[in-house]
Amino acid sequence: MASCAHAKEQRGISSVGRARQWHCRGQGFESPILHQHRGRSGNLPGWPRAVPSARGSLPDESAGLYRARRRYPRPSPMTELAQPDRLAKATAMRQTGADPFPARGVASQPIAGLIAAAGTAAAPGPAIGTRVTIAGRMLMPRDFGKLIFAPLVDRTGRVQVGLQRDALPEWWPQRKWLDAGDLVGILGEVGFTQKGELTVWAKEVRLLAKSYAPPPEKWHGLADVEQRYRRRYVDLWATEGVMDVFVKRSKIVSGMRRFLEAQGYLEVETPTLHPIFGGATARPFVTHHNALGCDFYLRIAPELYLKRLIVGGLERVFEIARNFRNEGISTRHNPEFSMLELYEAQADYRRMMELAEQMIERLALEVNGTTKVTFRGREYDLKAPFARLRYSELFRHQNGCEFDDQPAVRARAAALCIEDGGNYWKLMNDVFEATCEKLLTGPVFCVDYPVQICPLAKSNPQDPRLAERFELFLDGMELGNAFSELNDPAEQQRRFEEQVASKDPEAPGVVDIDYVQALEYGMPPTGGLGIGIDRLVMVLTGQDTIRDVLLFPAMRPLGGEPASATAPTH
RNA sequence: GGGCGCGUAGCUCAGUCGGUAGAGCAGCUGGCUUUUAACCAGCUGGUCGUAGGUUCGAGUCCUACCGCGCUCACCA
Repeated sequence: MASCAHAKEQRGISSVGRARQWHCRGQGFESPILHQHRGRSGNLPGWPRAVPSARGSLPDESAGLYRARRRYPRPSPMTELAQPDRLAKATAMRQTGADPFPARGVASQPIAGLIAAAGTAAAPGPAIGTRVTIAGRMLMPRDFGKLIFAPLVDRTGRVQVGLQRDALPEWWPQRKWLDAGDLVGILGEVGFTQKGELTVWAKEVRLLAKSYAPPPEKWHGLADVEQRYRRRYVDLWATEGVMDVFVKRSKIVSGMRRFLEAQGYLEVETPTLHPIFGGATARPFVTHHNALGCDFYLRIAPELYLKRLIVGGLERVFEIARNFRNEGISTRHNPEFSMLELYEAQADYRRMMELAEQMIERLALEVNGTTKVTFRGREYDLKAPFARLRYSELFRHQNGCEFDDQPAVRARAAALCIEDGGNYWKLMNDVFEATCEKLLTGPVFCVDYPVQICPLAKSNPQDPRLAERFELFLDGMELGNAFSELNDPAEQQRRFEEQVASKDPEAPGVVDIDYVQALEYGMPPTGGLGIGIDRLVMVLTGQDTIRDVLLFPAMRPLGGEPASATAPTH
């Protein structure tokens, strides 16, 4: 495990290193020892002569060639998205020796850093500033004949570039090959326009990759929600704020790791393919293993494997697990979703409460700089500690009866038009959800659930009707679920057998004997906590729907033929 | 699965009472060195989601289907 985590860390470091190396890449750098060029940041080297065609004779010929191309259909087999005009421009470039998809990038620096540095710069006006190299996607060019303005976006931000004929005599004829959406590198000087806008005045321009598909309409952007999700690779740069949400999501997840590792937790990875599904109540996806000749379930929760590791003595473990549930899709549900689950030996659900509120407060501060969040139009404060409300007291307050007063609860359910499916505890919980969840705006811990609806939790020694369990709510949405884990193997086996006997399609068909046997070896008193990462990200980024915090939310496949129900056999 | 809504040019959308399809943006041509959705002039671009039906005539009315969104139910 330790070596695994170490390897992960090394990968992280090397990717940062890669980012720094960009500035020594470029056409013409033949030396394999690229790294030696690193660090001369004060005086970035100019680019080598971009293309042979820059020597002149280009304008008229290339324009004629381009016009000729227009008469033909698509020059190559591409999808309907590729614009003939753009394909023709690439062809024209190639015929003059220029490469629309050069092999090397340029040595760029993040735009955000440039903006931050310019924040303290001199007053507006033509200014000779620092030389910078930036790279990104060029959008919305505005052509004035001898001057072109266009925004350039990279991962960190957006800045305007100014392209002037007199400053770019060699490149200028190639401007006709440039389209909105192209990826370009700019070597230029930081300055301002007459209107005072920060601008990088280009000294050199290089096309880094041609964009054959046109970017979305410049004012409305990607207005079609479906297109935003299906083509997230466009949405990320075409829709304001989208990039930021996913950068924050990444920071939230790494913040979780840091927080837990600082407390001595070990990150582990447990199977996604389960022979028996468990750890939650949900319909699973089924898949098939050819060599073993048996079916597997995609996990609905990592819980039972993580608790096996507590039996194994790892004591504090967590997993950032992708779970799969074969159920409906909504603003809060995706068929695959991410969950943080953690287990701590010698802890109980009270310790889990403290851990949860401290972690969430910390994450809010890390990504937003404040514990205040606005979610679905309401403001919440994620400052710890969160409120605690007892399930039983909430129930009594809202319904005027005890949760285990069966006749009174049945009558109440009937009054609320809640259908009685025969299972009293399910009915009671339906009454609770109908009458109490709307009060759980939060952030709030709802604590001490009736033991009958907590198959994996320990009962409370003071009141055996209750389980040591809490759920964390915000805006009526469940964010987390935790309990003092049941570690009595006989009791666990009994509850499993009850589940199997229920014939519920959401219950496994067989008892997970191996898990019971793990408990027979002895599991210490343990607290366990699960937090829905997608939902937490929704709250911390102010997004109303889960789809807006998933890079690629589940969508019905396009095209007439529905995917085959059977797995391919190879 | 139920209810409501939408589908017209590459994009965003108009399209009246059923009478041969419109705008802006994008693209192309020309002009323009300080724009912020730049602007000006010209040009190109559509099997109106699909299939039937009613009609002399359907983008428009009817039916079915496909796709998407919202919403309800189940779930975290």
